[in-house]
Amino acid sequence: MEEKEIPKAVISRLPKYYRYLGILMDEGVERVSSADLSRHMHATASQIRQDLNHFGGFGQQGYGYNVKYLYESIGKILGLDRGYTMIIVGAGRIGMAVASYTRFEKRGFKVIGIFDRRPENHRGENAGGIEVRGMDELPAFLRQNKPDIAALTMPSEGAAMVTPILIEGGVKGIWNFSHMDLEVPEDVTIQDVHLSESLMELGYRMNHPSGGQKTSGRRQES
Amino acid sequence: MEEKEIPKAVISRLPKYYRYLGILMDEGVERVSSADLSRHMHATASQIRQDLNHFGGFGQQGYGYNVKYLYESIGKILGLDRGYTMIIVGAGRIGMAVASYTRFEKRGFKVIGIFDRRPENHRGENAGGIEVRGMDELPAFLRQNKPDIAALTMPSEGAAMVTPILIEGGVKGIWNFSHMDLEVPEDVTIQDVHLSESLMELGYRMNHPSGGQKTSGRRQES
DNA sequence: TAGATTGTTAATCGATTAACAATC
DNA sequence: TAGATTGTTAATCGATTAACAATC
Repeated sequence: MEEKEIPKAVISRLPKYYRYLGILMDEGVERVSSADLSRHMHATASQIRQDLNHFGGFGQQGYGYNVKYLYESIGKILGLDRGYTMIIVGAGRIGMAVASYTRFEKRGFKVIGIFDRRPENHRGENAGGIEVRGMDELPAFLRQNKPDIAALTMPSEGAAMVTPILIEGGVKGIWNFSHMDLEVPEDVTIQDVHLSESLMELGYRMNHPSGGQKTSGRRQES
Repeated sequence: MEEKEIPKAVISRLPKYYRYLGILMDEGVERVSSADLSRHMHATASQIRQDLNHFGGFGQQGYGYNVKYLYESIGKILGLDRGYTMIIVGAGRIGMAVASYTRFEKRGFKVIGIFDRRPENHRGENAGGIEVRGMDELPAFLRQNKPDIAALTMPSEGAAMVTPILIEGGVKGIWNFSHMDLEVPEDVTIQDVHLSESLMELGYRMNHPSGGQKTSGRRQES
């Protein structure tokens, strides 16, 4: 299904398409044109057609796109049908937030373990029904359960220390909430979530209004 | 201080420069060249010089950049010296994580209020020492305290309902953790943090290794 | 068939990299 | 001064938009 090489910009838009198509499906909408989509997402119809065509023709001339088919196709492209397993390393507030966020599971990301330096602080806490384990159990857990992904929700220093253990244990994707830029081998994928950088960017943009905002209030109808 | 029109791509890199320069400062490093910076950030020296020059010349030929001066200059460009006030709407796990994240305050973002539909569930919780208030108190609080920013950490439906209240109350920036794309007037800035989209992107990238990863393991020394 | 809308090529725009003269 | 490294212009690359023929 994968063609040559998909531009980064396209990939980062796929989840947004997926989310919006999910909403349309829930509303019972059966077909949608690139022009319809462009109205509700912040993109031109041309860009949407261009984007989707990187993966082959999902649409039909004169008709548009079948919502359900497109939704499922994008889901497959994103690999949501693969059933990833994920652990969370760091049971602080962000870690617990990720853990209890059940929607991830619906999207094919299943949390199978949570680890913390001080598991005794979390006895009896309900994080999606999963018990918080001690960090010392991590290596054995990795060997036995081979999780695909680790969400790193610890302070920077801890994150840098844990990373080699995760890699040694075969983790192939790291969802990094720490402030550290992790250095990993080629076959490990890092996805950074730098919240304070996001907030600083907001601060900047508030003071420097530009013609076209990332998410603007404009919207033409029909 | 602001020149013509700074490219979006540059803006989104500023917080990263800022963070890295902060580390260098803590290490006591006094000067740094664009080549040094390029080695540790994932960018070419040329890009770094190009980026910084949008704001005027911070460097000196034959010497490089003064770390402290550059750090402070970028801080000013980002407006971190303005002392933003922020409220948090939604005292779920993510909301409380944001609330208790004291580093924001050091960066000039001060949390002055937390609101939740059910404040009674949060009696006695310590979120950076701020009490969780009921949603009914929000309009009056906005009038009195005029916060600059609201972090929206509620489920989508709630977020869409609260947004008009925030705008009516004079909030100029919304840090949006909900899954909704909010529609706001031109003078209000939205910064989205879509965690599940980030996770889906990770899933995709794990299965489609590309030559140049966003954060790769490569790094040449000197 | 006529109308609608895609798929796809070409044109434009923006961002990154390369190169080098200016200058500390 | 000689060496280093910026500031800045030019060249390349990539992403977006426009246009339209193909086709349902």
